[in-house]
Amino acid sequence: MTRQKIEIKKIVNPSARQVTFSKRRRGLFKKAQELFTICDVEIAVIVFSTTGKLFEYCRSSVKHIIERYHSVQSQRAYKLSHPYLELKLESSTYAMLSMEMAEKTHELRQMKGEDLQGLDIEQLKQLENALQGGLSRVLEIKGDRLVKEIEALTNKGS
Amino acid sequence: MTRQKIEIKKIVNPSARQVTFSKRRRGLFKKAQELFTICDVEIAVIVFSTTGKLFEYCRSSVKHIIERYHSVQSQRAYKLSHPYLELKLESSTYAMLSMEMAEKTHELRQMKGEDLQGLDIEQLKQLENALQGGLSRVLEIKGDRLVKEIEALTNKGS
DNA sequence: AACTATTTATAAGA
DNA sequence: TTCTTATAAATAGTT
Repeated sequence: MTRQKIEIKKIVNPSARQVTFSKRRRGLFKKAQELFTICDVEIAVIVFSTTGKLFEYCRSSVKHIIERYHSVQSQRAYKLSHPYLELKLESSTYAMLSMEMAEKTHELRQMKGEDLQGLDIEQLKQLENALQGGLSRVLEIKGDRLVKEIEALTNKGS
Repeated sequence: MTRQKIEIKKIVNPSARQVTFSKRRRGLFKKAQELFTICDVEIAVIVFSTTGKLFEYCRSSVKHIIERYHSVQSQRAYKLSHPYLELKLESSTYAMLSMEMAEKTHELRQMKGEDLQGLDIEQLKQLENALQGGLSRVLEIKGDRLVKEIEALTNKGS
């Protein structure tokens, strides 16, 4: 597409393909992100690379989207050929779990510094404290690990 | 992006949003198609519009991708925290949601500094980075809020 | 739906 | 992997 126009066909050289995959995957996820934001849609992009590694971009949880997808498919199947299929899935428990899930996802996003606009000073302070707490604990454990590694090396050396 | 740069935020006007959705959906699917062809990946893009309509682009069948996705997720959940969970639950969407829930809960606990014993140095570093990122974002927002409060007070006073 | 002025994505190179 | 940059591709606003 640039410097030189390329033909849309498989890149045979594995390392060149990897580089292009990395670039284009980013581009694709960015476009997905923009579509999500601008058009207010639910979206999931799932990619398995040649090496079998999973990459995903999703808004509103891949599971939710997949669930809706299944639902649409079963309705299609229902209309097409299985008029007697029961659709009564464990809806109420499922719905509750979904809500819980949404809450957890949101909390997690906030801990990662996203979706903060709605919070007031007090909530921000609480979040800050939680993060500080988590961080000091992580640093503590990391310190222990490093000490142990050094000890192990020292023992070997002596 | 053209004629004039736009801000990436929700388009409020429904018909304008519909037009943009249609254009960008095509663009996204085309990019997905190119990625599929050039990099030889398996890919699924699933979009639900605001009106609940399903659009999908997929190579190697969405079903296959979703199956692989489920498999990866349950392996993750299995490794992370639920060694005794039976994988036969995979078939039930409820069970899958439960597993995702467990995963999120665990991730959240780790961000709060709990359940860190099983992590290696690399994982601890990643966690540290995530926490640092979240923290700086929170501090940034908190700073903004404080500045606004002071401005509000100053305006009142004058 | 089409058109285009611009912005964005990206292939090749460093 | 990351950055740079020349160019191809996508698209916002217009018709």
